[in-house]
Amino acid sequence: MPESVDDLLDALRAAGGRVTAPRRAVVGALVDAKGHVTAEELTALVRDKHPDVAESTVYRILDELERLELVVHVHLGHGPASYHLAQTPHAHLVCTTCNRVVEIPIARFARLTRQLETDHGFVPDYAHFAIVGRCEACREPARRPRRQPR
Amino acid sequence: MPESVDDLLDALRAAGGRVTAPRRAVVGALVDAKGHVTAEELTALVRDKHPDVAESTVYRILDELERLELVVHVHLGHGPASYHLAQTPHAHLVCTTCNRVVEIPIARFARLTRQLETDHGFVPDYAHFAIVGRCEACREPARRPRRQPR
DNA sequence: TTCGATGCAAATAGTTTGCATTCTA
DNA sequence: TAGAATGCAAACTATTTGCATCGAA
Repeated sequence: MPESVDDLLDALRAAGGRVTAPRRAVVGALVDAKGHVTAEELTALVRDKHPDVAESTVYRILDELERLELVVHVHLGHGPASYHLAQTPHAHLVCTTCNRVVEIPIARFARLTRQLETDHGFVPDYAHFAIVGRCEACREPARRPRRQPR
Repeated sequence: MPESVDDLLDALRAAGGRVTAPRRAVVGALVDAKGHVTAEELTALVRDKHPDVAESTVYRILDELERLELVVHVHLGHGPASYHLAQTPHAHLVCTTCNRVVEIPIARFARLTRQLETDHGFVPDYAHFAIVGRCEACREPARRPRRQPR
């Protein structure tokens, strides 16, 4: 599973693609971010050094990286999709109040998965759409919910 | 749990609202539809009889009905949200290939819910965001996936 | 020197909002 | 007849696309 900037750029090249300044910058930002970033956030990171990279270019680079299965995107609820490097697949718990995201191993869902498959022939894809709900801090009546801007 | 057109209109009136032709039509269409409908689908249904009801009006009526907890909306994946009358809360399994939706009782998730709460203090809200995956028919290698237009 | 990648602008989908007008209560 | 609800157009957010230009190989 390639995770360094050079590995990722090599993979792009190996797929017949070209290594350009925007691609270097997007891949670099993605590796540095080490987590979930939206296309908009990624564009902002890239523009620190390369102010005129277009957001559509960032989308296109992300699409290409996804096609090569180097990057994955998740829908964390309302709002834009988040992208991250393709690691071992994991599910996302998203708090609808504070927007915090917790990653949890798919293995935790083994029982439910078995049940859904047995009862409904349905194989869930936990990695691509989050499970939304409320986290501990935001349910605590005592503590104030730590609401975060979107 | 009010589910007849008159009950719903009464509830709107009781909340200080007014009963208008668009409201009658939207509530009627929602009751007739007996399932998940998008705002666009609902608008089309309403326009059979009342051709100049604006889609923004449908959204506003749906918002008001949700505020009164008479209607609920679900995000079934990509694409528009779906609305339905507020019945006993249920989760939605959505096939990413054929877009078919299966409703299943939240009770099925009891174990997972307990686990997520114990391990992460997280209380999932299965009713508001679907669980996506692939249904039996679409995984069958023999049968052709029955892909449906969006 | 070719053709893949980019920047820019415009298109798209889904939803929301501002405002003048309509119509219920 | 007050003010809630509506229609219409425009704004908005997230994303995609067309096209002329640029630049990596």
